[in-house]
Amino acid sequence: MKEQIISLVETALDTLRQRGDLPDQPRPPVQVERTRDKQHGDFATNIALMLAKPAGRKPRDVAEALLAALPESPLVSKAEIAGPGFINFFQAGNYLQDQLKAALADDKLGIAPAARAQTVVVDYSSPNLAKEMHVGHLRSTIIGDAVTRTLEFLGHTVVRQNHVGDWGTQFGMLLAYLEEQQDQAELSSELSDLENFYRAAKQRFDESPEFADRARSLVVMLQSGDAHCLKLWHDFNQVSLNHCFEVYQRLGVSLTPADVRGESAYNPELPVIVAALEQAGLLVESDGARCIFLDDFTTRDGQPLPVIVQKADGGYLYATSDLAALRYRAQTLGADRILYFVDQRQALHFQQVFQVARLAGFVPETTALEHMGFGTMNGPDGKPFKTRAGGTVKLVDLLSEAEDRALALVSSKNPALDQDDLMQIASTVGISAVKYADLSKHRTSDYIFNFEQMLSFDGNTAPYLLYAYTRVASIFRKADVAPDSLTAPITTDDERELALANNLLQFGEVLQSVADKGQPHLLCTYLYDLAGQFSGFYEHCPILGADSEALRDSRLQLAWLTARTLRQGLSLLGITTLERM
RNA sequence: GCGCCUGUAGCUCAAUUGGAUAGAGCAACGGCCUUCUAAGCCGUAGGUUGCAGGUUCGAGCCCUGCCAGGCGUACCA
Repeated sequence: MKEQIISLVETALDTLRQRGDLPDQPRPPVQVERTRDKQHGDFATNIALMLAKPAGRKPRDVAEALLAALPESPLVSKAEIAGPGFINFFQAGNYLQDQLKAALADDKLGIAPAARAQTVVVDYSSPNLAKEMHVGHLRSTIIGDAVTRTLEFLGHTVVRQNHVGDWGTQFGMLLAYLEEQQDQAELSSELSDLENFYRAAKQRFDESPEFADRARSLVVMLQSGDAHCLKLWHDFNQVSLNHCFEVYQRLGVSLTPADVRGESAYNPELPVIVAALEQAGLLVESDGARCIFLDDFTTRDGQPLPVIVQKADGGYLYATSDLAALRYRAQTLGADRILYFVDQRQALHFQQVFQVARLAGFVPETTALEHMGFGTMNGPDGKPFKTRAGGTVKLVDLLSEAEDRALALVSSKNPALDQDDLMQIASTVGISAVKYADLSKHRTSDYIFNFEQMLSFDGNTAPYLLYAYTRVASIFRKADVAPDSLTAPITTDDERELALANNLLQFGEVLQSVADKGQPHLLCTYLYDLAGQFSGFYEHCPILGADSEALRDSRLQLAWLTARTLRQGLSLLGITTLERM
């Protein structure tokens, strides 16, 4: 619809330019937006305002000329000038019906696949395997997953990349401790809590010089490919990865073991990367380290800031493996876009690495590199989220608490549920509340984590949306009709029906924005709005008790499309709906 | 020091990226359940968008300068 109106306006502009009513330049892109206020029609353009000055005419004059030159279209019932020179478009009523019917008849709700399907590499989650997943990994994992699902729904090819931290000096300490534990039974129980395992290893490292020496030599052996060492390392990582996948499963995150490509995968490439940088003439040696100096970056002393790719002792750094990953993703995976869902605090690192990758020719100009940074999750006091003792909060503990709280809530609201249903509903409500609370915030800003707020049934929360869905489900159970059998025309005589219908058709535009900007909160806002409009409709427009069968069937279709849109939208956020709660 | 980000109702968050009268929820106050789940709906009140200038038809958004906070800034990731 938007596109059609843009092309109508373009046609009118061409006519005016040919007649000499408008100068040939400038030619700003025609913007057509949905109006906020329906008094202003359904769509509006500000093009007359933009062209008034260069044309040396009053905005309303330009708008008038444009309106006169506007071709007729069956999609537009009326177009008029308003305010300082906006042109407002009212869409034809039958167009609305047609679109609703098309959405109902289509598995993908009438949303066409992207005109140019891209290969998009998405780097997200990427926890450090040395420790257990903690709350700091939540945002990357679920925001990345939501954007990934949205991109796939729009027809893009997505390659998930879980760039886990499976390498580094800390592994020497862990392997030394692993080696020490002869008793396998004891070992497996210790490994079941990686956090404790890490702490115990660290303690041994600090208190025993022999242990520390062994740890350091294991790092060297590991790097040189010693078989015994590699086995220990591999075993440890498997255990740690299993922890991750338990978390992913609980969270409903779509990552699989096949998506894991950790830092270590790039080890063989690191010397090659450095050699390529050398060849490109980018490398400079400084204090024994091999670096690239970029303009625009300085240290705190005002000195040029290097990107270090090889330490004075010969070791490589994360910039090096990120460069290797960039090259792999651009050249081997053939990415059109590479997205990084990584903490905002690493913005400088990505600016540097992206620039180096371009300069070195690892990534062509045609491949977009986007750091989708996010803010930190804070506790109710506004400071970084910690346990009462001040330690990091394990992700599993956070999820368990959410489920416990949800269980108490659901069982108090609906005591009639049997035990199995209760547990399952509480789990869905708890997990989705945590995810939705995060996803509904603007990605780049910090936010305050609050159990009570996210589990409330009021406001922009998962429980509110889930409840809206169950209301529709309940109607269809009661009505006992197959949604697909409904063929009555859809009428929108009530303003609430009209508002709901209009909103339903904006789903595709919203998904497009989510995919472009990597901002799932846009989808959350949309779904909340939709659920709110449905609730108003539900309260004031009787469905099963409608005055006529035709009206009942019309409203059932609106309800059904609402339910499917909610279900699809939530599913793209990685949240499953409930039939009752 | 330099760079990046943030500052919106008492609180938690939005604002179609420069558009029309800055919107929701909580908290406060007032209405609506013999009728599809009231876990809901409808309404009232609440604002000099940190401060001061500037750009233009139009600024919460862009520019400049202040104020306050957060983060980053040479061999950790």
